[in-house]
Amino acid sequence: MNDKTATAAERPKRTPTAASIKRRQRNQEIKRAAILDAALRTFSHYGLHGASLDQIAQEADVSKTNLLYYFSTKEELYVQVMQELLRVWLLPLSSFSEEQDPFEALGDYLRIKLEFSRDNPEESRLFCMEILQGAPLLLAELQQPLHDRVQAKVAVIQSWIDQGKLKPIEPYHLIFSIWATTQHYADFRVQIEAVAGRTLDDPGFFDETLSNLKTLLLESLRP
Amino acid sequence: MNDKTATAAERPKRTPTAASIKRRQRNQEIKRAAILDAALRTFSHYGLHGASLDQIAQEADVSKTNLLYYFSTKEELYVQVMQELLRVWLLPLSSFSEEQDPFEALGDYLRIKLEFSRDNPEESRLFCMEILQGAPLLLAELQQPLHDRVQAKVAVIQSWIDQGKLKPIEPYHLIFSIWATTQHYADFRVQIEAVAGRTLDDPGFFDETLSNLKTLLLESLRP
DNA sequence: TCTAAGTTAGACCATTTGGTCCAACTTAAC
DNA sequence: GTTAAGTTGGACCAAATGGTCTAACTTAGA
Repeated sequence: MNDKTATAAERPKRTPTAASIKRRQRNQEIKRAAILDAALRTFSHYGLHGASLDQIAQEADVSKTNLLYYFSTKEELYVQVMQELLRVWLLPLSSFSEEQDPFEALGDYLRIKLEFSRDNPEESRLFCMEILQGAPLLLAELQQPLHDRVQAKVAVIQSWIDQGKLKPIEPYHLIFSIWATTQHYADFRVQIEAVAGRTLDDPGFFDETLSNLKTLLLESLRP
Repeated sequence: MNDKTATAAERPKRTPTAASIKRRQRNQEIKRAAILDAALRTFSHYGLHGASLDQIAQEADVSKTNLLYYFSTKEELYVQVMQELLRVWLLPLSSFSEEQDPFEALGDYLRIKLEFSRDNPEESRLFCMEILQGAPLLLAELQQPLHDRVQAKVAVIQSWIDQGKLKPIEPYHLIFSIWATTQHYADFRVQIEAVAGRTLDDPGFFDETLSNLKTLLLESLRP
């Protein structure tokens, strides 16, 4: 009747084996990860607008066309980078609980955050940049989970205060202060280096920083 | 002999009066200031690459050509914005001295920095962005004056410690912590708002923040 | 009034860049 | 081997954008 359907029906079908599907998916994942990694580095250094697809493609060692085969637009690539970032970002927030000793728990949290800043400066910078610009992409996804997790931490800190284990303070500001100080050492790295001549990569400076931050932020809370 | 020189010689000279020169300069200054202001707003929101000259020109209510009459390239405009920013930025660092009571002096400094963050969020954001990207433009000019001023503050804090007025601490980290926390409330405004629901523009939140930061950062230093 | 000097804007240009198209190549089912 | 499906890259396109050119307009000295 209709030779379009006829040719379509005649066309021999190919059914890939389960093994080949898996192999292909695995290869795709590896390549996507490489591109995402290159994109993170490039975006965190030059920002969304400052980084070009050519640059990212070159950094990932693929052609621009190939990059666009895996991520169809620049925006999409950026969003995926940010989503992965957000996932990693919220991890350290899952630590302390009410039963722990507050000074041990908060000290650990401070250390984890500072280690995180030292080990993931790119993530830290990109996160900072995004928030600076009003978090056009992150905010919607960030708001709810962040708010909830912080709320939980606030409750824990408040309970420590109620039990008299901690001097009364507004828990929000303690959390903000921990974030602000630890991230500062990553994000303002060049300024720190200009003033102090050292960075967190120097183990001595890392220890000194951690110890000073513990003194400054936590000692004042002893009842 | 040469009609080029002849016509040049014949050309009547105009010698502007002192008053007209002054008037013209004054008008230029006003216009340049308006453009710089628009540029600050735009750059701080979208970054160097994210902000277009069209956008800035529109924000300043002049044509792009006219903007380029006053600042011959985008880079030049950006550099001038950053230079003005740097000047304003270093102002609060000129306050405390050895004779003052350390808690009063540091408390004042904390307040001044927090007020500055509240009143100049654009400057704060742009400064943050520039440092994040490695301060390609600012670093050379920032390094020396910043290092010197911080050095002076470090000396003052150290002398307070030596006099037993302050618990021993590495002065650098105290200064970094004050910067980090106060700037955080401006730069991470959207995050603060997402979590706490309020910003520094709310006077109640401002006072609460200042009081909490004073407790956190300064109480631990009482000998 | 006449016109040099200063100012302004619209048209235009060249480059960058996000993204498309198509042809070639690789893989693996038949 | 044959060929459908998946992958890759070079050529190309269209929009955005930094910057120039030119002509007109304004100001103010002569």
